[in-house]
Amino acid sequence: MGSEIAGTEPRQPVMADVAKLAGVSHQTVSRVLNGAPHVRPDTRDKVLAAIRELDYRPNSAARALVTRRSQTLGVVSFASTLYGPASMLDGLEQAARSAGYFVSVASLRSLDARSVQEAVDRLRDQGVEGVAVIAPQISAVGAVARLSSSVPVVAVGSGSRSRVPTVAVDNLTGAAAATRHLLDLGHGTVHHVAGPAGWLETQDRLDGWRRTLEEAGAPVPQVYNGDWSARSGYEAGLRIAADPEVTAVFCANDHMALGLLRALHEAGRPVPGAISVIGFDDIPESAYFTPPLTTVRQNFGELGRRALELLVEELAGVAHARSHVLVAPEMVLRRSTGPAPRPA
Amino acid sequence: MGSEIAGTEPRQPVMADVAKLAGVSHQTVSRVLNGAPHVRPDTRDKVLAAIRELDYRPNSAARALVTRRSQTLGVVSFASTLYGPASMLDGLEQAARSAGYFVSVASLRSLDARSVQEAVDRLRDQGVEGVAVIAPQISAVGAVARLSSSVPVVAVGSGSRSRVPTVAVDNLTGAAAATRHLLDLGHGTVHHVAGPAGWLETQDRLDGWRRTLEEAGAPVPQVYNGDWSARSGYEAGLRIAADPEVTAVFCANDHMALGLLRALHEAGRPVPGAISVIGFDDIPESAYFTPPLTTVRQNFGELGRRALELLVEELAGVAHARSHVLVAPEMVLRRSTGPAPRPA
DNA sequence: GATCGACTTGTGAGCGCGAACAATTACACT
DNA sequence: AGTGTAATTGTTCGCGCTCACAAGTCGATC
Repeated sequence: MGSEIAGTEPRQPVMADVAKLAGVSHQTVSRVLNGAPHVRPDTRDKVLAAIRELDYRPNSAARALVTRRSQTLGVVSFASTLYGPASMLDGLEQAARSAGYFVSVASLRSLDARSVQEAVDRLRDQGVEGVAVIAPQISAVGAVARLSSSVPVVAVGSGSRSRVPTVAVDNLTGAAAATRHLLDLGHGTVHHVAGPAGWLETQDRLDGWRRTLEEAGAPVPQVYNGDWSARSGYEAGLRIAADPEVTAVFCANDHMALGLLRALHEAGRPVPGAISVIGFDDIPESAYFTPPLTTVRQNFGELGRRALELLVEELAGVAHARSHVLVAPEMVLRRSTGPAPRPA
Repeated sequence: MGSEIAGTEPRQPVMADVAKLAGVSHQTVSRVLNGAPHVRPDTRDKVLAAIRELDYRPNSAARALVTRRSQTLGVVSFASTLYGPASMLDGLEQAARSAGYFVSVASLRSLDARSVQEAVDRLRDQGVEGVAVIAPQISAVGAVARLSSSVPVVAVGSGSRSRVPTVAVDNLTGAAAATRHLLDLGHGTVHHVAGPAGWLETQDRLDGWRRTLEEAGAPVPQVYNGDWSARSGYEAGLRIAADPEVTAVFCANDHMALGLLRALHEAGRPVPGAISVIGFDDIPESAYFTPPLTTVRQNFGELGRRALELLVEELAGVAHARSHVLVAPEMVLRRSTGPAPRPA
């Protein structure tokens, strides 16, 4: 590495090179690049021509150093292979790009406070201007709140309990609608396959379900606990199939509903003939389950987009409105739900 | 903005602040930060203490400016809400992090050459040191190859036709295994629901299927074209169900297989009683389809990890081995395939 | 006890860019 | 022509950091 050949070293062109070629000062080049006013059109053209000729590209590090802006937003993501998180990430990225930001991701394996903290720190060390956290676990909320002082942070898909601005689907309302739908169909009560403990979605959907049952004066049965996976839905389904009392089940997500359908099918319990099943999420596949799944649609992509808008607003210094944006979910009726069977 | 109050402005601490507090020069701080040798232990301790006290964080832009290294890798991703791409992205990110890199993503809406080019340019403008492209379309390969001169690029999940280093599942072998499995079960031939035109996976799986059929002397039936979605599988299924000749179908991915199963179910064609179905991917849900799906597993996460290793090697200047890493897929036998039905 | 070598620390410069300010030019109206 | 104002361009500085080099410190060796 020591000895430099004294020849023409083909190094990346810098602004000074462009300036020299165009016969102007580097500042004029900078002005053209940044669209500053008061640059004569023909000067601009000369500069642009020089830029093209050299294939000059501004050095983002240098720019970031002096402007103190990295043009980068961080996204902390969890379980990003699941449909929901992946879609949110996607929406976030699209929106960030059109807002002129880069997106740097840090995906987590676990959602304990330390991991979240580490991820956000990492992102901050990289110089991100703001962070969006796809962190639907209760344990993450505390960690998220702690660092909001340093860079703006928004949470996506988390419940509304967070102290940081949040964009989320109204899980309470969605769960209530699902439960009510089954009740209205004549079912005496609705069983519930919940998500894993510690998730805000789990809690909110549970609450929405329970509250609706209570308001309707229906008994609140024992909850089945799952972990979002089809496998866990299947396992819950094994027990549900064995219980002749059950006629309606609200699953906290579509994947678990899939497992449940599978178990019911194996047990010879027709859906919706014997048991009605409703899911949550409306993943693209659920229309093709056997039977097609009635579910509650969340528009994850929009969630991501809205979250990014919120973040950008915060960056722009818009009044820290402690905003909690709640996106209304939408029921999608398909064939897995039907009237309660005649009592035997 | 004009008037600065002459008071103590609470600005981010910089290296000089740490140096002053620790009573050393900024260079010594730098040395501690970068683990340079020849720093006396107690000096190091003083510096570390000062860093902690001020909660100092190095400015990455300044560092990047002088070292000419951004510690950032770019990932160009397409259809990143699908399970495969999302998993690859996830694997990539994990591996990047443990290799000490940040990950900046650019997800595409379309995979035409211009979009890919734009995305990579964008990433490069941001100063990424290398790029991994999750770009399984043939059209993208050209675009990718074009820019390999500027920053190292690897392709993930693409077929092996690319001119850039690639990590991919051996689709040919996987498709051949799937087809052979059905043939071995006694089916006279195997029909195929292919992915959308233009995808490398589509092509390779098609080739593997066709070749196996030809080698076995089996007729090569008309291909059904899908677009990876369950919907398209369903539509293919409608036509397949109407064709009494069909006894075995190889779907180019699990989602389409799901749609196909749905259509067959609706048409009263038992699986695998009347028709055997095999998928490709082994998404987590496929074990819970009705019936559970026999499929060919790709380990997407590993793909991402391997790709990142390759990229890091290139960055480290390891011999540009034009490497095409092929990961062997694995057949997962479940209940959607069985012996050919007795000819009527 | 002077010299050599290792260790340890400090000084200066400059990465590439944009901000502030200075300088120059063009144009309007007296 | 004379003054003022706006438009246009250039100069200098410094963002926060690492690198190259200089300089000091210490002990061991002859």
